[in-house]
Amino acid sequence: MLDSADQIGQERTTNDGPIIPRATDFAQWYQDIIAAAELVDQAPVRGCYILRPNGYFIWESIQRDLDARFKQHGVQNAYFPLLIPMSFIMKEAEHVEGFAPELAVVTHGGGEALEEPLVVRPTSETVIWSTFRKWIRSHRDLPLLLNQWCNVMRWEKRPRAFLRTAEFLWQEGHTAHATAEEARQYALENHVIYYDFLEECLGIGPIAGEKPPHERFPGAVATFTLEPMMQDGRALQTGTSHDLGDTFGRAFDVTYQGEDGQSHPVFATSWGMSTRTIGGVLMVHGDDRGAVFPPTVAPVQVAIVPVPGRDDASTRAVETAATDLKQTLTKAGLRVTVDSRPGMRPGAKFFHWERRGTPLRLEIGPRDIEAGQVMAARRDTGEKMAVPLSGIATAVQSTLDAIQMNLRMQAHARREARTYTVDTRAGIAETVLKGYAFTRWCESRECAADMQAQSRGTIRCFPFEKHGNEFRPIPNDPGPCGWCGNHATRRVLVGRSY
RNA sequence: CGGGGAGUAGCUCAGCCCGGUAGAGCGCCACGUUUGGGACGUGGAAGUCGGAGGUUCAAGUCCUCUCUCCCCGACCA
Repeated sequence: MLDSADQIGQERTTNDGPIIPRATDFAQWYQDIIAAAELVDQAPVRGCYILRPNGYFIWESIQRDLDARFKQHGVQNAYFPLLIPMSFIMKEAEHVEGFAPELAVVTHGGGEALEEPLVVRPTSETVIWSTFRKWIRSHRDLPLLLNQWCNVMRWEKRPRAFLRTAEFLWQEGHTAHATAEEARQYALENHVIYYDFLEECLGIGPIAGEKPPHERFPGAVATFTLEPMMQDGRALQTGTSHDLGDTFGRAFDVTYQGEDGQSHPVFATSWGMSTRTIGGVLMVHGDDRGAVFPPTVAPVQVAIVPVPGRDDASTRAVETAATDLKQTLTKAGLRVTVDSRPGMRPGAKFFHWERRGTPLRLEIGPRDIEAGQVMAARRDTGEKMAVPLSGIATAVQSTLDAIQMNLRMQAHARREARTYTVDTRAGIAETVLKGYAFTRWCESRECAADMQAQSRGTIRCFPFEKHGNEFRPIPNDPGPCGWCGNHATRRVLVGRSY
């Protein structure tokens, strides 16, 4: 009898088409590895994607890890409705302007035209703050720290699997605070949570920083962003934390009574991380053989491939050994599957598990049983080595740890190697094609627009550096703007983005 | 939303210019031989040609509209 772990990734029909190398066509490669790993399928509606079991598992892994981190900071989960009255969205001017073009609107229900159209939430600040108005009375009600795991919809003009989809899954955190300072501090605190998560769980090595004003979330007074570098040198904004000031508190007339007996405005943060992050994992870790998943999120961490013997007896012995091995590793808390599909040669199975990014493959055949070992093949390095069966669980666990660490280090090294300090127009234009440009910027919006028009590079952020458990802006470095030559006080990160 | 490319079997595609019986490879199913890096033989199943309308004795092929996917850009996070 098969248990669920045995069925993961062993669909009866598979995609084993070719994978275009990254260097040949990065966009095509991205689609190829998504197909190879069977992460999504096409949906009948434009821009919407079906998350297949493998793709959804990655998301569940992300949820599990991230949710625990939020809860350690005292955040509680809640759930607000999918549909929001149109008038709510209209209450905050910048917010409307930012989201109006990408709203999906429900105009009919129960066979009749609705009196007021409902929007499918693009984000939930408005409905949440309309509710906070009822929940917040006293300074004793603050801070209020909520999060919800849900779907949102933004009518995207140019969809791409995971990176930009009309409907996507995410978490959105919403907090309310008594002072502007507290709200700012919480936004930064969450920025650190995201950063640590991307490093420790996904190993995708982001640059942390603050967005320039023209790149802020509609309605925010500050937006903090994480910008990991993909293997083609482009940036993927992943996980933003917003200091919303009292924008939404004012728009929804939320106040609290302080210890002084007076009425005070309420300050807000919001922060979100979405299924887009999965696209980041793929584009940071994948290689020309297929997807490569860090052990933390891989649907299957260890794939055991039995190699049949020359006769029935030895083949049965191999099967038994494979099952025992699986049991040992499962007991140690690992996600393990035995690929016992009949009529398929071992080589085809190796190929299969490689394409879908399984971190470690264990081969066990008659020769191994005789030697009391298995052959282990690492997905990240391709390295193949014999591992004794005694103490196998410990050895496998430490190999998985090594893979996790290696992926993280590789991503880090790649980003460092492709970040260039430049001080000229030509330097920016040139480096932005292969990675990040670290350059001075005058902080004029017109200059940024010109830079984008001429070089396709955008201001990703004012970078931070980490001191212990908090971020601080990097030191100022006054000089001429790398693009227009006007005075600049500090350096920014410039890159092409997804 | 502007520009370009494409939708034919599960996948990759040929057939369209020049209308006349729906094709190939891989995959899938059955049986057998195989099995340490994508196995082979024999037999078999499988497509209202993205959808709607039109022209025609006859449309995968010609015309019109439409939907979807991919790429480059604009917008956005």
